[in-house]
Amino acid sequence: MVRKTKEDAELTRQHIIDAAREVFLMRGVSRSTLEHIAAQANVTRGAVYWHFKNKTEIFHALRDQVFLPLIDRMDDTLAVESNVDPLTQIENSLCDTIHELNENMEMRQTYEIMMIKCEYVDEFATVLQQILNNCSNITEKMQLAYERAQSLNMLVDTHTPRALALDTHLFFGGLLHMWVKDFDGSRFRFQATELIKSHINLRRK
Amino acid sequence: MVRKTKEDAELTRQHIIDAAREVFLMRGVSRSTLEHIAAQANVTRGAVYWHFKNKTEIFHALRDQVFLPLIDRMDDTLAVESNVDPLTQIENSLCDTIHELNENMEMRQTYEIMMIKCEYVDEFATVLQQILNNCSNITEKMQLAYERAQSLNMLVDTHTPRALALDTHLFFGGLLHMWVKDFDGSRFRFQATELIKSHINLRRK
DNA sequence: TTATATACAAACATGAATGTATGTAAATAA
DNA sequence: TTATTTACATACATTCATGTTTGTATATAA
Repeated sequence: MVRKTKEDAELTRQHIIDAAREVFLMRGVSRSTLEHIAAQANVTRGAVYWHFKNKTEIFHALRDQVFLPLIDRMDDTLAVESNVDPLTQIENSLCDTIHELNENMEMRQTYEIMMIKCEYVDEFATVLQQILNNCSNITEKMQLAYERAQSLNMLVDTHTPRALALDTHLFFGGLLHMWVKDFDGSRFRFQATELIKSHINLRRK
Repeated sequence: MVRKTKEDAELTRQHIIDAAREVFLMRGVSRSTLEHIAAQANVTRGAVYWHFKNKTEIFHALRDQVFLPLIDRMDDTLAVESNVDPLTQIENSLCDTIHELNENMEMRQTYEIMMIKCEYVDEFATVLQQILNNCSNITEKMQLAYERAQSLNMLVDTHTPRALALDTHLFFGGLLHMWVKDFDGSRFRFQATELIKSHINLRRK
């Protein structure tokens, strides 16, 4: 097989990304070689080098495909104009993410790679900063939602919306980590939704 | 310099571990070579291979030195017999850990390595399981503390001790992760203790 | 005091990964 | 139809990390 049409080329590019996800997941990013990825994608390293400059670029492509859409989803669910009450909005944004992780294997795998199969040094250190920024973003959106809940008199009145948002953010960050690490699902994966609801209910007046 | 006394040898062993911590932190575990570590410790790879079988063994030595004592500390703070009330016990166990991370640079660095400078594949996958086990352990201890708090009628009565313990565990897991990633300290590092107190207060009747 | 084991340093051999350069058949433009 | 890219495969050169082997001075045991 040799030269393909433009659509074919785009297909092999996607194959390479998919292959990289599998290989990264199995061997970790560092131990994955372009040869491994090429083999998994049934191409040679030549093809990989044609589509990507190096492993880092594949990593970024993989990340962008999965993460950016997920961030957008959370943003949407937390939007100011909504027909559900703000606390339920927060609950939904978290449950949706968990639900998406349950349904979407590629997203699940990508999360796992990002969390426990990647070392955040050198070129990857910037990725960490981006993640932190996204987190700040989401936390602010949640804070706004808590403020709306407060003005609707739905909140326990001992805590500020800011404190509640930070607490929720940390809770969810922890949950995502445990969700990913909990391979057999026994500890967290199966009860994630309940934990979220319980967490939110703790704030309800 | 050549053959040393037994105490000298133990010193170089410790130097190698310390060097590994620095190197792992800077370059990530995968990209750190035994040559890097040896150079940082002012010895040759010969010395490293004398004291350790390979990089993995250094990693484990590093981990054991820092983690096991920390786990023990948390266990102690959560002990059943105590002269402080159970909710404060939980609060203290979390604050103590944060305090230790603030004071103890080696511990902080080791945590950072474990969280974002290591890929949990192959030989390292078992480490993840150990961490999970420790987490379960701590969570159980916290649950017991919450149960004591409940029988002392200190708790909001809408939630079970189990749910509260899980929520706290996830919160603290998230906090540790953010604490480590928050390099400049602006987001979480400086307010970690407040966040913990706020988290616990949410459960106080 | 001599023998042996210790605590390394230095040299060696090997394998593996990377990047680049070259080759090539087919698609597409001219 | 021919020329030129495109989308790869193949081959090559180089670097780098690892593990092992050998050498050696000295502590320690006998």
